[in-house]
Parts: sequence; C-alpha cells; structure tokens
Amino acid sequence: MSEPASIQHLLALRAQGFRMTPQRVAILRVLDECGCHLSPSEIHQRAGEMIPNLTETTVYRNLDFLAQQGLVLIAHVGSGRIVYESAAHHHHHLYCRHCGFSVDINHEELAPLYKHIQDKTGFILDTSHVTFFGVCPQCANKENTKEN
Amino acid sequence: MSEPASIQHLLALRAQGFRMTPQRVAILRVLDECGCHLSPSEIHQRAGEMIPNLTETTVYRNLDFLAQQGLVLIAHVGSGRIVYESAAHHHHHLYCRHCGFSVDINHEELAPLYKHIQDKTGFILDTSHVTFFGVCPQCANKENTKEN
DNA sequence: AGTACTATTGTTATTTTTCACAATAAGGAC
DNA sequence: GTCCTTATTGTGAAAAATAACAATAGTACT
Repeated sequence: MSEPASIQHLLALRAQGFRMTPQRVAILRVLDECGCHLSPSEIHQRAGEMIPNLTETTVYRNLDFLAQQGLVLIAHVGSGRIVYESAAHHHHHLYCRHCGFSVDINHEELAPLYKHIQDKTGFILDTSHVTFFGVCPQCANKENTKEN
Repeated sequence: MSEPASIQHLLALRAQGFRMTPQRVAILRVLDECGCHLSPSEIHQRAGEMIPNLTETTVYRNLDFLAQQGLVLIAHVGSGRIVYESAAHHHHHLYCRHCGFSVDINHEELAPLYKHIQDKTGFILDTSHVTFFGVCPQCANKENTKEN
C-alpha cells in the first residue's frame, strides 16, 4: 500500500520550494488517520507520539500552512475555537446555536452556490469547510412553546 | 431619535430573564456605531471609554452572549482570529487565502441555499455570517503562470 | 558524500482567550 | 424606596495562540 493521497500532495509542494519535514508529515498523517475534527492540542498530542519533542508552535504553524495549501480544512466549531480536519473529507457543518447539535452537509448541496459565486466574483473557491449556524427543530419547538 | 434597533432587541431579552447592563449596552453600541469588523480587544478599548473599568473577560463573555442571541455576528477572518460585527449588517465574506483580499457577498445570494438546507434539515438557519475561502483572480493568474 | 541555501524548527517571551469563584448590581415584588 | 433573587461582573490565574530570532535540517547542486 502506497502513501495516502495527502502525503502525495505534500510531496508535490516540494516543486514550489516547500519542504517535507517529519513534523509536517506526522501532523498530516494524524488528521488523515483520524478522519475527524481535531483541535491543535489534540493534534500536538497525537503527532507528538511520532515526533518526540514536537512543539505546539510548530503544530500551529503547520496547521496554518497546510490549511493555506488546501491539505487540511479549518472548521469553525460553535462560536469558539478552531479545529482542523483532513481535506479528504469534503463536507460542511450546520450547528444549532442553542444545543450544539450538528448536521453534516454534503458539498454537493453547495455546488450551485459555489458556481454562482465563482462566476460573479472571479474567485476560485476552495471546497474547504463552511459552517452554518441555526436553530435545530427541537430547540425551535421549545422557543415557540415558550412564547405562546 | 430613539435607541437603535439593536438596543431595542436587547431590551426584549429582559423578558427572558437576561439583563441589560451598561457593559452589554456599550459593547453593542460600539459595534453598531462602527458598522464594521472589530476584534475583541478593539471592542474592549472603545467600550472602555464609556465604561471605565471594563474587563476583557466581560467583553469576551458578552460577545459570546450577543452572538448566541443573534445580535452580533461572528466573522471568521482569514485563517486566524475571530472578529465581530453588528447583526445589522447582513452580508458574508469571501477571502482569498493567498493575499487576504476580501469581497462581500450579499445575503440574497445565499437565500436559495438557505431555503434548501432548511427544507432538508428542519433547522432554522441564522442569517448570520458565513465566510468562504478561495483564490482571487490575481493570485490564480500568478499560480497558473508559475506552473506553465 | 559534501556544500550551500534557506525553509522550518525549537526556544523564549508575549498576547489572546478562557476558567472558577466571590462580589456586585439589575429587575421584579412589595 | 427597600428587599430578594440571581444574572452578570471583576479578580486572579491558567490555558491557548502568536511573534521574534537564532539554530537546525531538508533540498538541490556538484
């Protein structure tokens, strides 16, 4: 079995003068293998098992770098901290701002909008992470009954 | 001239047991008057002129609260810090992840998508802030010329 | 293999953001 | 106005995130 796609992608970055350091590879691998959201400190912890004295600073820097390069996605969870996930997973999130319940939204749902915005602005849009906020059905019910 | 709409909104929250403190009013007023993005520390600075010994902690707490109540919007700028803006301004952002250039997107552009998601998930979506990331035309050109 | 270049790392210090808890003050009832 | 309840504040301390800079180590070249 060869390297996962993300690592291949990382290799490609060498052509642009970027380097493939063990720290960078480890961070990417952690996100790949998890396939879920991870906070910087969680990533630091897991990647630290492969890279003995990995620094938090380095983790932050690389998450930034990998996000810029499109290899990882930034997910704005709730109204708080930022978490990251491998770009292999193309979906978005919808959060209830009352109870925190979340729903995945497939990227296909956004495709028409993306096309529209691209045509209109000339930007090439990342398929990266978008987070929507709202009120879930249960909480909406509670609000209504309270008001009536 | 009566109070701005946001303050009226805040008054309405009293019915739910929340309180209208001078700190809260000041923070909301700062965002209203600015009409633009402000970081928590900028907000603290400006609101601090009205409320002598206003704490950073209080600013953070109230921004959180006001965002939850839908009175202010959270805007995720670039891949970094969170900034806030008054909910009076209903637009979204598209950022170039290379140069940071940004474009406003009117909420109307998102309306069809919002309807679609609401129908499908049963959520009631906030009109609050959504940020898209992409590559602006200039940067896209640079990338292409580099590759060829 | 050895060298040079420079992207990237670790270090140290600083800033930003959150937390826990006692003190305060907003709002309702009298 | 006074009293009561408790949401909200400030305080002090911790955790998370960023910045500057010298040391390290990928990468391309020979």
